[in-house]
Amino acid sequence: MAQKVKLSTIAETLGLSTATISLALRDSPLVAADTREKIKEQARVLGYIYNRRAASLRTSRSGIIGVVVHDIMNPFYGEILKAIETELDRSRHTFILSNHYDSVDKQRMFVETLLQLGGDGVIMSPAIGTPPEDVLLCENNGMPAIFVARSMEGLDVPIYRGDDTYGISLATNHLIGLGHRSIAMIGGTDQTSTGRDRYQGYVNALRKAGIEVDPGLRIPGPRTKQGGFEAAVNFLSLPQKPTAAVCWNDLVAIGLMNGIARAGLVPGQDISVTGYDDLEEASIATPSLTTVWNGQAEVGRLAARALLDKLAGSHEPDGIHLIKPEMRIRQSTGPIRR
Amino acid sequence: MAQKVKLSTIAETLGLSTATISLALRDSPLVAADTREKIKEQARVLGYIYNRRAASLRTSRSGIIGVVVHDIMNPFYGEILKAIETELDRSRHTFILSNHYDSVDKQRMFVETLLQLGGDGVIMSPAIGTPPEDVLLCENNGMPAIFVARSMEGLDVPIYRGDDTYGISLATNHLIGLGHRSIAMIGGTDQTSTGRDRYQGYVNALRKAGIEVDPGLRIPGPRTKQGGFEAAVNFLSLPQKPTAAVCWNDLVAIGLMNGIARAGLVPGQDISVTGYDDLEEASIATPSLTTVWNGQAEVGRLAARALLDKLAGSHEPDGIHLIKPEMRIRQSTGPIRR
DNA sequence: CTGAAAGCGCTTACAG
DNA sequence: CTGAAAGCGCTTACAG
Repeated sequence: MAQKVKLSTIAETLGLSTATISLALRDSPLVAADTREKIKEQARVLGYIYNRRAASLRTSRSGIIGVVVHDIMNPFYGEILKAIETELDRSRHTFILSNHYDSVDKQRMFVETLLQLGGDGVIMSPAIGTPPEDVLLCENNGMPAIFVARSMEGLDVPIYRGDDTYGISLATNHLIGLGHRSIAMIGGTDQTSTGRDRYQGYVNALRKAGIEVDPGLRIPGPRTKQGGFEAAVNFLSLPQKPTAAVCWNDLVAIGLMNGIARAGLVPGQDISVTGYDDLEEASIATPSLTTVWNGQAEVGRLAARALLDKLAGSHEPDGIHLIKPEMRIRQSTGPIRR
Repeated sequence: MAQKVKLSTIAETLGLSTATISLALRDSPLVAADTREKIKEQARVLGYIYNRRAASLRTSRSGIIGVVVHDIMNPFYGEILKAIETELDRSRHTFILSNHYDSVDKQRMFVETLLQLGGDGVIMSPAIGTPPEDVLLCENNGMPAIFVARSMEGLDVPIYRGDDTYGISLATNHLIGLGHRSIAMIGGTDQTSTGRDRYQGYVNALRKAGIEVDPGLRIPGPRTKQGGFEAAVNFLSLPQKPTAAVCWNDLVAIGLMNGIARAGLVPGQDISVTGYDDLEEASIATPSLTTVWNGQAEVGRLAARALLDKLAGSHEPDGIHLIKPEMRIRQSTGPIRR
């Protein structure tokens, strides 16, 4: 490749100083309009590429924002990411993405890399077991963090997520309203705030309806289609013979419905199933999935907005911001059959 | 936050020079072992964060690799990305991800950002209509490119993808072998190399079996579940009454099966459906999907490997590297019903 | 409106 | 085995 074109190359060919070139390319009004145009044209002709590393070394602003979640292939996070991307694109920030797969080590490596690159901020859905120090590491090095989808105790970090306790109680109440009394809860774990909140919402709804809570009806497991699919066997062999299942999320629900269908039963008729999240896919599942809208796009958009505002110097309150979930009733739930 | 810790901070507190610190932290054998340990310990104590921008400004190596594909939320790309991530993690590279959604502009903006950050290389699945200049821009600035999943004419860029013509003929032959004669092709577009290759493979297989090719049996459309779902109506109202459908990919196939099921027909019995890709999801669909394994993980792994080798100075041949697809027969296809 | 000069935090010959 | 010094390519006071 040819000799690298830098500010000084443009400066020399035009008989100007690098200071003027630098200002002109960033549209400073200090530079005369025609000088500015001449400079921009020359930059184009020479194929100049702005060196952000050099600039950021000088300004200590990189324009880089990190995002780390459990798994970007999970459409729940995918929908959050898409909203973040849209928001960051608009403000010409670059975003660097990583999965942590709930490995605290992998998450820490990502955070360190981001600090080394001079990241301006980070949006994270913290891995299970994240030590507060790992988040403080960001804050103490001038890189503010925002949480999405998951909370962590004892930290003053703004967090954006759905109101899980309320949301899951919507689903449970819906099933109770259809006459179901033996309702299982499928998928998920107690190791995340989300997990505890969702289980609590389910328990609350049952208690309120005067239904005894049977721990045997809780089948924890992976939060994936595969997880739901595999849970079907356990679910169908439960001695309590539940007539309905509240699933951790849409993926588990769709997997469970597939498993139920394999066993020759018809989800939505023989067994009622609710999901959670209202993924794009929920409405085209067969049967279409009754679920709870969890506002992924809102979560992503608001979190990105909040971070950008913070970087721009605004001091809005930290703390938790809950998106209020809404019921979406479709074909996967129906009245109990006697 | 406290005063920033840099090499010179460590140097001063230890009474050494920054050169020695720099060497020690990178495990240079030039530094005495005990000095090195002392330095590393001090770096830890002070909470030193390596400034990659400064280093990369000096060395002109950033450790950053860009990856840009149509849509990371599409599990087909997701599976490729996961393999790339695994490979890059191993060599301690940072990867920056972006969707282009087949917008040439968005793709170019990403490439420019990557160049500004001093990216070492880029792995791309080029957007429809990508001008060769946009790829040459990378190469001419010392940032080699590797293609995955899609080819582009007239460029000497290494490309890794499945053999689409062969793969789709496997699926078509499978259906012909089951007695089907009226076989539709659902989803996709002729605007990508993949699209043209797949249609060709379908046409080839039909011709070879002496079946006349009916252009009316080709229903192009989005390569998504939603696309397949919506295509079901058109498919079922085709005057030719096809008994089978070769789908562009697994997503289209699953969507189509959902649509067929909604219409009261049983996919795999009334209508045979094949997918393409063999996503993780294919085997848990209901019915489980007969499809063609397309080696996403291989594509990602090999492409990342090739790029890393190239960066390490090896000069392996450019050109196309085809992964050979394999048939996966499951429950969504069956003998024709008379 | 434009220029000369310092400095961001590293690494790398080179010297000792 | 360790140090002094230059330089990577920008931006930013400051001067004129």
